[in-house]
Amino acid sequence: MRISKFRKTPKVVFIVGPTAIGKTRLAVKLAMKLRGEIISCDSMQIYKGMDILSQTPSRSDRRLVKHHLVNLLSPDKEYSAAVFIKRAAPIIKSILKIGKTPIVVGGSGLYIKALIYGLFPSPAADMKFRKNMQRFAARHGLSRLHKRLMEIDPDCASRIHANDVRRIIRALEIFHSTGRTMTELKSATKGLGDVYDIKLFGLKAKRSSIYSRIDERVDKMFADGIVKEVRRLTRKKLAMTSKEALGLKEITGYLDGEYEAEYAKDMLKMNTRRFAKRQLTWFRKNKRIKWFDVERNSEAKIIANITKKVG
RNA sequence: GCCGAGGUAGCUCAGCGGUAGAGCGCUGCCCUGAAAAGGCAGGCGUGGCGUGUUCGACUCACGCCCUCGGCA
Repeated sequence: MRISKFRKTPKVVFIVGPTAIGKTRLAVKLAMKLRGEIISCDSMQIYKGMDILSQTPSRSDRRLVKHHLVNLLSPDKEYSAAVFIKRAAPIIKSILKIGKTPIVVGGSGLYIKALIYGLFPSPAADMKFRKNMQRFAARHGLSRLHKRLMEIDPDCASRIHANDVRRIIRALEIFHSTGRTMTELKSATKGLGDVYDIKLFGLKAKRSSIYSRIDERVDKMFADGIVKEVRRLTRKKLAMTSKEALGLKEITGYLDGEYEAEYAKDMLKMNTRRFAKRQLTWFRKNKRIKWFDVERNSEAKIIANITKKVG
């Protein structure tokens, strides 16, 4: 940071916030003002053919501003926080190189954290190992796996709840493929925050407003043909990641005749509200975020404010 | 109008003469390669209203109101 006094440390702008708050719209306008390019920090917008489901930025928005990590992966391919930062880091570097401003836009707390603070070097996901472990847990009980982790890496095991299947298995997986424990690997991790000047901005609103925005959005998704999109997507095998997109389970149940469309819609609204709630929990604790209430400030005002702080 | 069933948490409903529980919802939290995922915690209540019996009523009795079903 010493050099920042003499040479400007490159700035990377982040726009975060819960789903349906208006990040996409604001980001495009901000990018035009700042001469920026957008990097989507989103586990679903990366996929092709999920425009309605993942609320992918529109073609016209993408024509106005260059968007990265949007609409380029086939839904049968896995994606993850680690893959995201591997792809995002060089993109950010190249945007800065041509003198433009990288604007990272997204609502995933983990992806953002991973990008700014880094992930410790760890092996890629081993789906076969996970499935084996899941089978083992189903047969002999999850506590056996937790106990095994306790023997290998007590420090890590004590931090993971005994019912948290995914984290227990991931910790075992790391040991399985590297012979080293998660605790060992957790040392010195580097992220973007060590290299660039990170500017974090958040969009917020009253909880009730966020929820009604979600309701409206879901209604619109149905009007726009989400059912058709899901029918098309589920004809082929989906990756574990893309399979988790909100709306897929809900609409598949309707398509299978388990319930009415109206019920699927209500479930999607509910699950999206819960998602927003979890996002808020995640962001709330990040004290570096500068928040803007979208109901108390006009979009123009927020953009002007951000521009001033970044400029 | 008569007969029957029932009014308990936001919803669906248990239970009991000693002032209440479950599931879902909701709220809070955790989070390092599935994160739009996964996990943890918390009961949030004028027991339809009133009168009576009782040391004590959500629980028993009576009256009223309301809902649902059947008969008219």
